[in-house]
Amino acid sequence: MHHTRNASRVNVAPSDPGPRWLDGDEQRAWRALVAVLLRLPAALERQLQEDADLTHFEYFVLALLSEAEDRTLRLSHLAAQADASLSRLSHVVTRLEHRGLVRREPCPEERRATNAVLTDDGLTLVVATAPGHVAEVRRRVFDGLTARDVAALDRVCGRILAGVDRDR
Amino acid sequence: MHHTRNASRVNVAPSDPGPRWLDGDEQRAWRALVAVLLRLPAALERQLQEDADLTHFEYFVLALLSEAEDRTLRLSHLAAQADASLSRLSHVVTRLEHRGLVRREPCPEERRATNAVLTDDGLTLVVATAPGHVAEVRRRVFDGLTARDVAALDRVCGRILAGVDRDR
DNA sequence: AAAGATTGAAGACTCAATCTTC
DNA sequence: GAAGATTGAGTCTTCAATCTTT
Repeated sequence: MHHTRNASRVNVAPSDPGPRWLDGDEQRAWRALVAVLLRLPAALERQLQEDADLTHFEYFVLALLSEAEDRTLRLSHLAAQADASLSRLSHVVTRLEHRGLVRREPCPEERRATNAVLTDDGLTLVVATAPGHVAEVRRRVFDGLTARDVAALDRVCGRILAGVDRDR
Repeated sequence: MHHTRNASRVNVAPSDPGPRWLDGDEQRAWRALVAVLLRLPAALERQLQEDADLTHFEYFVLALLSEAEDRTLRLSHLAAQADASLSRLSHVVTRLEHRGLVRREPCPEERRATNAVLTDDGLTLVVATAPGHVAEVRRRVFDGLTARDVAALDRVCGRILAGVDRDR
């Protein structure tokens, strides 16, 4: 039917069956949200990749470790905090280990568990990388937002997360 | 799955050097946004994967084609609308082609260009998949939002996109 | 059996190189 | 040379299988 050039259209126009699934305002908002989902991560990724040769996820893992007690966390805890599978985390830690940014240690009190420890080099890298990353976040996201926008963003994200978590 | 603490903390606490880069409200909002960035795509991905064995991106490509004139678009246009590299798109179209959902055709008026055409099977799949996908979007995102929230989401996403686009 | 973790293979994306047409 | 597109190599993520400890 119509050939809107909306990158994020959800309804299928050709045989749009009966009732609209999302109303006009919702469709607009959804398109915008999809675009953010698509492009903001890519922008952050780019900066970290160039500045520190790190994935956003790798940076995130290092940052979590840098804030942990003794710069140490069990892999399973790290995975939970980073919203990742244990498998993914294990692969990532292996990479970071090969770069000397993280070290594995058997966990003293649970012999099944493994701790990831941020090395001095790892800490140095995070400390060196954080300002640029935060500046990027500020430039890309918060510089364009009013205090009211920030409050709205927080509220709306909270509600979306509630929806994502529902029955899982 | 309760995410106890700041899964999305940005500042590096241990040696947080001097001035805060983001104020408290911004940090809260940022954490929430990162969580959405991490988990909403995963949720949508899951549903599409189970229902139609499609990536969200593949679904997106099929949906764009279904809305295009003659269910046909040049790969470069498709790439632009989907915010993807031509390379990525080419790979995806190859996969979809192997599944019989899309067909490649040389573009009549530009002999450099290639058109992607949605096949009947492809259209059938999109039409069959769309309702479930939209329902998922509704359940995960919009059911928890008021009309005011939707307006705020649209506004804030627009401003973030402006930031993402700046100097690129 | 469940929890913590690791590994290898398969799938998807990026990047660079390449080819053709403009 | 630039635009449109394709391809292969390398990288990251997922999935299933496996192993050890509880």
